[in-house]
Amino acid sequence: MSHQISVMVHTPAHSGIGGALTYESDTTHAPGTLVRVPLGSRELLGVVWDEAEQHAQSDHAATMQLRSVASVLESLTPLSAHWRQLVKFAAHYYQRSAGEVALSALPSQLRDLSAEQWARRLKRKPKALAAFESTTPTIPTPTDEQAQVLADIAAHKGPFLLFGNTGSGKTEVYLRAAQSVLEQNPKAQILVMVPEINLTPQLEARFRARFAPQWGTGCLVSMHSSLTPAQRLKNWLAAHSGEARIVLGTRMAVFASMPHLQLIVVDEEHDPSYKQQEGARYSARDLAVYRGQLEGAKVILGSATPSLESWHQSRSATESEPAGRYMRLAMPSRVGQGALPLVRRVDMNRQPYKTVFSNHLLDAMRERVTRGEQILVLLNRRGYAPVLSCNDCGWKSECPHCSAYRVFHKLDRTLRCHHCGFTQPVPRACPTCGNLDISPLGRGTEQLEEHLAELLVDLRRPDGEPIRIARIDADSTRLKGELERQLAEVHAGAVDVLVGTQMIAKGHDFRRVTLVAALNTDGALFSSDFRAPERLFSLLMQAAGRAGRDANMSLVSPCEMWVQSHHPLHPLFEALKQHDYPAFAEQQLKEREQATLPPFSFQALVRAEARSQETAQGFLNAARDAGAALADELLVDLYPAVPMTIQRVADIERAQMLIECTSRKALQHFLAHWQADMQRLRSAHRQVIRWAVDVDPLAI
DNA sequence: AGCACGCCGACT
DNA sequence: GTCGGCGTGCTC
Repeated sequence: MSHQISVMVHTPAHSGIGGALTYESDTTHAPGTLVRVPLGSRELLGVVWDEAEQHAQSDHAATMQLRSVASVLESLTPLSAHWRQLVKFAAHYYQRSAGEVALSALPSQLRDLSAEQWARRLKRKPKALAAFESTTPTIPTPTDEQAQVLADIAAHKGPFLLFGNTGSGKTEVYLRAAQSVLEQNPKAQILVMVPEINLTPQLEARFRARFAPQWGTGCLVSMHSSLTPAQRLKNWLAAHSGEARIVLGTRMAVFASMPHLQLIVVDEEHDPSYKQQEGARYSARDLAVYRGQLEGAKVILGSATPSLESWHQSRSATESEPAGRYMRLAMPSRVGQGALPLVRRVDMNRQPYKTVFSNHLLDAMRERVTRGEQILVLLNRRGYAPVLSCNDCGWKSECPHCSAYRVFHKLDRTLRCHHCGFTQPVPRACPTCGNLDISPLGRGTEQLEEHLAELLVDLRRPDGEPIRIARIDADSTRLKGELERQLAEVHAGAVDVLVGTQMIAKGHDFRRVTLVAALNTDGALFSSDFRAPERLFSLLMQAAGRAGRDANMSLVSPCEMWVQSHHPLHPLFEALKQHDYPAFAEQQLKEREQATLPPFSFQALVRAEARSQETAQGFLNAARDAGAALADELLVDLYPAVPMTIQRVADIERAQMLIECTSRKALQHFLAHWQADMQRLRSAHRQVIRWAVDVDPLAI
């Protein structure tokens, strides 16, 4: 007796075979079983899908000769219905195929291992775990605030928005919430998500130190992109089997197979890196909330500067609006550490033209460095100068393949395009007119480092040594392990002034830092990107949190956060000065509401790439025409196609189209139907290289 | 997405 | 004469 089973394989949504494929098998297989199936000349890993999926394909099954399942990964417990539902929801919400989402959520070795390798892999005895030095962890007594928050988490269903300042002890709340879940249920599993694991190794260390003595070193596994394929498989299996009680990972971990999931923590929930930026563009934070609801697991979203979406979701009821869906739990105090730094604003209108560091700031820096304190200087632009220009004919270092300037990197004397990577040595003379007088325009971290070295050259540390300046950015940390090495140097106190991009503002505790300076922040105040102020505020709050983490230190000299701006009275800086996120959020939400921007509306973006801008826009505008009637009916706004901000990258022209609607449901409905129109249109627009939908885009 | 098939330029 | 570029089309 032969059976027909439907199987999801890694095929993209718009490829004609987006749904489940039907295969023949002499035995039935439970949904969620992993199988290998032939497709064309290949053999692929697939997931057996629910019976219901067969209907769409039944005509195919009736008319065509079906091929049979090649093999079954018998030894693996089928993936749960919850897991399949999560995949199905994500695929539908983000307009991708379930197969694509499902298969990219599984470790790649599962796909690549042959039957023999797989058998060998499973036979391998798990190595006896090295006994963890059972030093009993020192568990701090929770503060009243923490105790209250924990009681709320225990008593309510959630989801919770844990709003707590840097240093308010959010991690301790996660640890205790986790502890109680582990103790209540001997099988319970916990998912802890972090924005970028390499920036937060100390969180993993804290979880390990707290739980390994009691539950064994195998109780916690991590999941992130820098694991080797073998490690990834091992950790995935540990989570899938239930052996790992805690999974700590980046956005990909939201799809971890965890049969006994009871608690999900999303730390720094506002962080943009929770949004996947290629393939299925899902928001791991939003999926975590969905998953929690699906599986009956509690969800804690934590942040000192929540995303405005989450903040709005956690509002309390007013006359005009019902309460949000999240329960807001606030932890305003800073425990066991110094006071929040004093925010000082420098009015750059009162400084001479082209001032980099105002004299006030420079004096403060000199004073602190000579006392042996550390300083962070933030500038969100790497390289030496963003443009190189000819003073005679006006030539600028444009990238020949992109609509962007190539950045001048002085260290290796190159012009580098930050978009396509095109790199050339810096020309001796202007390529157009031959003039020798070509010079950098603007300032990047490399130049800042150099400039500071000149300004502080005469200074000595308390030990008489010359002061040391270091730079941390994507360039200085390109090599593996460099970031850790450089951070360690800062921690060890070998560095007095650290110059860097956003990278240095995240996660790390620099205990001797007492002054943080942010340069060139004005761009974000009046940016065309409506989320720019939100990101800037969060960055500055986070950077401010780097200072004064050592209570003893801040007694000696109060910590300061300096901001140089041409708009020092801007409400963003006012709120920053008061460390008042709620005030900032309220002001921003008011603006967003007036402009009907998220979270008061929902957006999607369709992007198209082609050799010419006309082709890309032509496709989008044709799609717009095709969807116009339905959009009208559903009150969905379709904007005309426009070139993307960086119109051309690596000789590919890019265009995009914005879709907006005040109802998430209507937008979803529209996108689901419109997808088919676009697939059809694609054949009439062969020149289009690719197109994709981005639901809830972070940048427009 | 892969991968095969198929039709035009510079090399052993 | 072949190796190999990527355009087009198919996969239960």
